[in-house]
Amino acid sequence: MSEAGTLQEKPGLDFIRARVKQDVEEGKNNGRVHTRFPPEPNGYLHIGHAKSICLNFGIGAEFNGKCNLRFDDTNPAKESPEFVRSIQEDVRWLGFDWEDRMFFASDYFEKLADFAGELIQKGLAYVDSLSADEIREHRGTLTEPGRESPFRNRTKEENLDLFRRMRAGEFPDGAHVLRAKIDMASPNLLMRDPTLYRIRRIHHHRTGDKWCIYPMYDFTHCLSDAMEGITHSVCTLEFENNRPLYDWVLDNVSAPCHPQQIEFARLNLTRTVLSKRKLIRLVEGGFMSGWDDPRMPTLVGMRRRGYPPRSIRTFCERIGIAKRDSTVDMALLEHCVREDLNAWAPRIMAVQDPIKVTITNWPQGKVDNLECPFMPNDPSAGSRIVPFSGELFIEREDFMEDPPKKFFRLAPGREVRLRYAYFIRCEEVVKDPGTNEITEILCTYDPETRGGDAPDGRKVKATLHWVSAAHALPAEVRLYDSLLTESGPDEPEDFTERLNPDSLKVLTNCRVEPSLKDCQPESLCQFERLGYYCADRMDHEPGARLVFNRTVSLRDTWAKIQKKGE
RNA sequence: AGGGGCGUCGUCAAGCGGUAAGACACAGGACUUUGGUUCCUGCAUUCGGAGGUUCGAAUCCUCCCGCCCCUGCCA
Repeated sequence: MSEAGTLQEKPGLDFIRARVKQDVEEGKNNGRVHTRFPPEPNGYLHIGHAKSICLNFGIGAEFNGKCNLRFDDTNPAKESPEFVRSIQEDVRWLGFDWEDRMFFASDYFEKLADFAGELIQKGLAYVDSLSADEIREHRGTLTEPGRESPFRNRTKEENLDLFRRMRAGEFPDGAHVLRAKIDMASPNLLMRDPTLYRIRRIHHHRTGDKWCIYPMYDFTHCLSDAMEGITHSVCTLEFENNRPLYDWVLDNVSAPCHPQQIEFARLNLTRTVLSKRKLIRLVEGGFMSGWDDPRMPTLVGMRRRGYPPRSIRTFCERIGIAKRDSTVDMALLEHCVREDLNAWAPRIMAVQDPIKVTITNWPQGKVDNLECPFMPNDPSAGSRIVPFSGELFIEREDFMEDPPKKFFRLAPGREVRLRYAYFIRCEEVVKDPGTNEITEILCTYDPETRGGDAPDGRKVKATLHWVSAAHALPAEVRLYDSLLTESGPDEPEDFTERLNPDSLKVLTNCRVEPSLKDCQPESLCQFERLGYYCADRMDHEPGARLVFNRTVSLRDTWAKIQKKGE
């Protein structure tokens, strides 16, 4: 991606980039641009984080700057090394590189404590010995001012001593907190003497038991930014109320610099959930198989589903950056996935719901090895051999005994093309006498149509995919649909009531062409006429057990026509 | 209710006083050995509402309405 020069030419630079560009032009920070992506390691990254990652790393790259990865690990009760590991893996998978700039807020604990000391020294912070409940009572309400704590006017010396002893572990959890001395009457509740430090005897995943006091977000984040030389601290809208506090801390301490916080609207997507709380509920409640369940909007989930990282980046570019609350249509994400896959995913044939077709005039025992291109529109992509024989499987829904007007696939007496193979004509239908279910379709083929064209120029209205019964490989296919059903006017208070009962369908009787025998986990291809599929990362075993996840279906005009007919 | 934000097509989103970009979705049509892809065409006389300023307003002013965020020793 190249530089601001390119950016100037495209209209509609988002408001954050416009601001960064202006800062660079005005020589602010000597033209330096430095951003950061600051996740708390308390969960897996999801597509909403991807928006932030693309924004922060994107700005870094576009303005010839840098972007750090920083773990905001100030609350050991919720954080763990598993999340630290997964976050790194996901950011890399998405396609971004923090080079040697991976940091942890916990690395700054010592310096942070020094800054706290500075605030106390200046009379701008004090140790409060009120209980949590009492502090809440003193805070006031949205319309009434708060009341000052009786401990608010302790001397510097006393505060310094108390804070030292808090750190030394002389007090039980919750006995005291360190608070900023700002304004208990501020209309912004965050400015009513916010808590800076609390006592918590919890083992920290990186600092172990070294600390029993932990700094709060508002104190930690701005100073971490400043210590890393961040120029633009980009975060989501709900932190807008925190900005005055962000600035207050940096203004009242000898911070190395003063980054600019800028807020943008977080991503919402239709038919899924993006809040960490709800995602945890899905996993811990057993609604999903894990954080990487292909139905999850997590990056590991999308990876397992088969979404190419580039398509996620494209999506993040297309949705734009703004300040208004918005909910992006899932169809746009799926469009980006299809657009990416369409360009390169090799085409192969697989039958999800097989029904047997016997070619009655096919020479006994003959096998015709047909050469089929991986990309019909691009011969340079190569080809593979697909065996054709007298016993085949086609898709059950590609045959109708009594077809409606607009159905132009196989039906009694009708001729269709089998892709890259022959024209076949349905002569007879065999049914189970008990259930009356169709068990087999008897067809004849035209030997003159090998490859799929009739020398006499006659046309067929449909081309079907197929596999040879004797050569095809059994496979499991997992079909996914949206996590939630479409939202209606009456939203349930519990979102799990809106979970889509059809979000997963497992098909165990599928057949795929033999060329897929040794395909590797995570490899992607298009099953012609069906969709894009990804060999499952976890369960697929090359040569042994074939398991495919449907990444996204193809656009299905026929389904639309059917729906209209209903 | 106090404070902080936001309201442009069904959904995102440009626009920054000169007469409503683009994308997705949707609807037609062409092409097609994937009812796929591709390609055409259509899709906001109007910018939450009402006034006002101006030759001219989505853009400026006033008032009103709606939605989101804030009363964790979470981030």
